[in-house]
Formats: sequence, structure tokens, C-alpha cells
Amino acid sequence: MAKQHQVSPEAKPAGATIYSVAERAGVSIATVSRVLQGVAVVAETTRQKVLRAVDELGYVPLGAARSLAVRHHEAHGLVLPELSGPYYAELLMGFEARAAELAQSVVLVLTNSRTDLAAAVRQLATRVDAIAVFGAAATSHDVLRLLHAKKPVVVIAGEPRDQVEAVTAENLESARELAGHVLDHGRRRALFVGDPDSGPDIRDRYAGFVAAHDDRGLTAAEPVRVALREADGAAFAQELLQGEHEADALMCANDELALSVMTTLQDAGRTVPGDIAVVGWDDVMTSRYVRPGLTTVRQPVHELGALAASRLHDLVSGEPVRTNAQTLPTQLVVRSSCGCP
Amino acid sequence: MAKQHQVSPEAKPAGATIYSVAERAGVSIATVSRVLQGVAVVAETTRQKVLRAVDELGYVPLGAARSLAVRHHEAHGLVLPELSGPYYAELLMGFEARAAELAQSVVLVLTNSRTDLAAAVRQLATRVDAIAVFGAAATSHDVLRLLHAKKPVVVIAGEPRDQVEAVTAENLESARELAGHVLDHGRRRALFVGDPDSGPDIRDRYAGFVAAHDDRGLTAAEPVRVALREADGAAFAQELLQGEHEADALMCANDELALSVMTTLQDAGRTVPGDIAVVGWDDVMTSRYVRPGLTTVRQPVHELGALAASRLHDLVSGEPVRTNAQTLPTQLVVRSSCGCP
DNA sequence: CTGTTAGCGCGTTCAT
DNA sequence: ATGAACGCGCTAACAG
Repeated sequence: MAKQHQVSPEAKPAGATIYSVAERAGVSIATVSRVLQGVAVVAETTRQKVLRAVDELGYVPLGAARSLAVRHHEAHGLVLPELSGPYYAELLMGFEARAAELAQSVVLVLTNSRTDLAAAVRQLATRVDAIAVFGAAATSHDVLRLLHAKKPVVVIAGEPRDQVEAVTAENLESARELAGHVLDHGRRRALFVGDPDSGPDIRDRYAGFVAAHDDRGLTAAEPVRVALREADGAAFAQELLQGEHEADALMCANDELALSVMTTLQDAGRTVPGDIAVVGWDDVMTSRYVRPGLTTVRQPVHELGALAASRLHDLVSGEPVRTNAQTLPTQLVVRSSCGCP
Repeated sequence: MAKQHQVSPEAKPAGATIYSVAERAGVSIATVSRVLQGVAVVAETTRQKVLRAVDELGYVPLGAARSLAVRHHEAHGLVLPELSGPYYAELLMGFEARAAELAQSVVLVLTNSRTDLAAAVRQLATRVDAIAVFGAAATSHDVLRLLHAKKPVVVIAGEPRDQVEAVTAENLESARELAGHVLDHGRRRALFVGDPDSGPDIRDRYAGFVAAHDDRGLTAAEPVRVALREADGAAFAQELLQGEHEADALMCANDELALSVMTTLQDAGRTVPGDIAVVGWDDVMTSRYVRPGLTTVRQPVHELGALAASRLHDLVSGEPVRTNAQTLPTQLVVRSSCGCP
């Protein structure tokens, strides 16, 4: 019994296929495939015939059929919490750019817009060869399932687990340096603002904060556990204004937090860094526009995204999983909110 | 001749398939498909058997095979220039969120990272049911090809063309209102900063600028054609400082431009709005942190992205193409850079 | 409620 | 240099 393709006499109005192109060009589908993939040598005249047929029919190959045949999706998945603020956007840009170089499509999943994260990841796994997830964005159960199914997974800004690679930017040492810088301005009541439990990166930043204190024989205060959003920063600043905390320096877990804290304090008449020093993390655009300029730490975010995409590709290509995290260096950006002139 | 699936005796180590699951559960592949899709009724006991087999094997369905069978990718493509700045990121978030609601994956292409845009779009078309492109991001030739292939296309912040829908935010009237507001502060030498030829949206904003002048019997100056980036704003500000332009008000094509112009001028000792008023467009985060606060126009960017995703879905579902653009309202955000207290 | 089977459109030997 | 035929894994009739 022959395939319907070769039997069916009537033309199908919906979408040209490799069959219709072949028929129109008067060749076999194998030849069409060859000219389109550019793999084997095809006579120039037949080549032209095929190309013309493709053009006339407006033929667009069906990726799913190709994927099924070649047994590869030629796509990478990326799971991010959201895209507000420049951090994730930049990460995504780096990821996309590298994926493009490697001829991989990128399928994006934003977890904040999902009610059922597990389902989203499961669904994603269905259409990509490998997945990069940010931090603790994916539930471990689903990740394990992927591993069981032999889909490469890399964690961005997280920690390596069994069979799960990690790529990250340096946190601990830079945080130690930043906190040390603040302490060396003579500040003695520094507070860390942000929740160390919200992710390995924040945890390491707090660890650096503690280390800087240790280095100087000082004792670090407990972290002020607030979420990393503007609103949370403003709320904390209000607490500060009402005397609920005592501090002459604030090391915020990221810039969004730092900026909102800083401007809230300023609007209430406090001076920065006079009354209180404020530093952040990420070096977002706003940080160089505000006065005083926000002292912060710049991460190679773009490069981090690119690295994740590269590793995904390598893993799909059969490279072994690296057991230790790849860490990219960060850079202290000193402006004046820390007390520097 | 039976399929290899049923013949092959040796287990394939690479990836579980619906066949291996069926075998393990002691049922047919149809039953496996049924419990996984939840379409038909399946006896609870068999259902459990299947689910257990799925779990034990770590079965992840092959999306490509499903797509081929159901003749749908269940994915939308989105073509954006880049993601720096909040505008595109917010658009993407809106798009992704709506797509998720509609159970569609989103495949992202960023054109700024591509050398061969046409190839990227062609490739994208291969794996999605419909594509949304921002403004003039895609070459018309490739778009036409898609239309020929009956793939729905919607343009975001662009103009409808034959068979191509457009979704956009209102520009002309809001620009007229904004420019009018500035003129009503008594400014008489207002300049429009930005290139009207860089896209339909900027063109309309300039048209609004002109209209506001006309409304008052004034003559609008020619636009100062600069690109929409921070660096270009700073360069323009330098020209201004060197007396190459004469102006007491600047209506910038977007906030990034406005912010960089404003701070460059301020750093050189000029006062805003005292010496010169500056207004922007987009209401990015920074605009409410700078002093004076930047007067600008807020667009429903998130909603715009969502609308694009919705329309894509509708078009895929067979709804007819709308010939006139769907326009979302914008909102004037008055702060103090325009001269208001 | 469950199993059989025919495609979905493409890449890919294997002949020629 | 080109064509014929098979299989990739899944859904959807159609039987039973």
C-alpha cells in the first residue's frame, strides 16, 4: 500500500509540502530535501527547478516533521521567573544570541505568569533538546524527571546537583569586597537587605557580607529578609524611618531594592551617603542616573546567558556533564552612594 | 510489514516512547495517548498502570511527533529587535503570559543578534503556527512568503498591510496632547528629537507634535533625526550645549533618549525645566526616579503583547484577518520635567 | 473501555 | 546525480 501522498490526486489547498514541491519541480522529494539542506550535490538545473517550485508554492518546511526525522528539536528551552528589570532581559539576550549562533531556536517560559509551573516545564521538555532554568525556578521533581529522560539541564545562578550543571556569576568574593568597601568607610552598623533563602546567589552575597565583617573582627547583623522588589524596598525604608532598625549602611541584595530604599529615604529628608550609605547589586541602568550614583556590582549577565546556551549545546552534542559550577567574574562599580566622593 | 516498533525486540536505551510505555503498562499506545491527553474515558486501573509506567520510564512525549499528527505546532513566534530597556521586555511578558493561557509555546527571535534576519524568520516559520513581528523588524519579502504559505502574521506597533493585521498603541493624539501641554507652558521653540522614519510609531508622534503646533497657529520645527539610544541622546545634548540648536523644550521620541539628554544637560549646568523642558515617551522605571521626574506617555505595553498573542491564536483558529489596526489607548504622565510644579 | 492501523511530512539509506 | 521506500513517535478514526 503506497502512501497517500503518492496516491492522492487532488491538490491539498492547505500548505505546500515537500511532495507538492517535488511534483511541481518534476523531481523526487529526496532531491528537494537535498537542495534545501544543501547536503549532497545536485545538478544546477534541477536545483533551479526546485528553488523555483519552492518559491512559487511559498513552501515552508514543517519543522516538526524534520525534527521527527532527524530526532532533534534543534531548540533550547529557557525558564526564567520574569523579565521586569534589566537582569533577566540581558540574560535572555545573551542566551538567544548564542543559541542563534548555534542554530538553535529558543523557547521561553516565564514562571511568574504561570499557575502550574510543573506542567509548563513538562510541556517545554516536549519540544526542546535541553533546558536552562534560572535558580530555583523549577521544582526539583520535574527536573529529576527530565534527567531521567536524559534531557540536559543547566541551572543558571544556582548550584550544581547530581547530573545538573550550573553556570553562575561570582557572588561571595565580590560581596565580601563590596561589604568591606562600605565598612572601610567607617560604617559600623551595616544591614544586609534581602532574603538569603531566596536563592543561592543571594545566600552567597550575604555570606560575603558576613565574611567582610569577620575579616575585620566585626559581627555581621542578621539579614533583613525582604523580597527583591521595589515595593518591598519602599516598605523597608518606611520601617527604617520609623526607627525600627538602626543602621548607617545598607547592602541591598539587588539594585531595584537599593534604589527604592534610597529614594524613599531621600524623599523623607535623609541624605545618602551622609546619613546612611546604600549599595546594591546588578548595575542596572537607573543606578547611574540617580544622585548619588549607586555603588553596586556588575555581573557579566549577557555572557552568563550565552554560556548557558553553549553548555546546553555541548551537552546535547554528547559532552559529559561538568560537576562543578562555572563561575564568571563580576566587577565592583564604585560610585558615590557608598560614601566615596 | 509491521512497524519496527512492534518488531524490534531489543530495548532502546535512548528515551522512552509511547510504545515502551504501552508495553510496560501492558496496554496499547492508544490507551497511553488517551490517558496522557485526557480525552477519552479510561478505566481507573489501567489509567494508574499507564501513569506508573510513564513515571518509571521518565517518559517525555516527543512534541514534534504530536505536532506532526495534530498538524499544529501549538507555538507562536515573536520577532523583536532586542530587549534592552523595559519596553520590549514588557511586551514579551504580555505576549508570553497570554500565550501561556492559550497553551501556546513561544519561540523568540531577536533580530539585533542576527546577521541573517531573513533566514531567522524563515527558520522560525518552520516551527510555529503564527508569527508576531515588531514594527519593521521583518523584511517584507519574507513576510510575504509567510502569507503565501498561509501563516498568520501580525505586526506590533506597525501598520496593517494586505492580509497582515496590526496591533498598536495610540500615538498621534497622545503626542498632540503631550506637545500641546508643553506649548501651553509657554514654550515656543520646541524640538522633536527622534527620527520619524524609524517607524510608524515615531512618525505618528512627530505628526502629533506638528498637529499641536497647528492647533495653536504655530509652526513646528523639523525633527532632529537621531536614533533612540542613550548614546545618541548624549551626543545630541552636546550639540545643544555647543549652540548648534536653539530650543526651550525637547520632545524626545522615547524615554531613554529623554533621560540621557536631560542628565547630560544637567551635568553641564543647565536646569530642567528652567532652561529647557524635556519630555519623553514610554514611562520607563528610571523616569520616575530622576529629578525632575520625567513627563512622558505610558503605553499599555503588556496589554499590547497580550493582544498580539490573542490575535495570533484567533487567526490560527480561523478568524478572518482584520483590515484596520487595533489601537490601545495611552496615558499622559505629567511629572515636572515639562515645567509643571 | 480498549486495540489496530493509517497517515502526518520529512530525512535517509540503498539502488541505479 | 537521482529516485523509491522506510521509519521517526504520535493522534485519530474505526472496530470491537
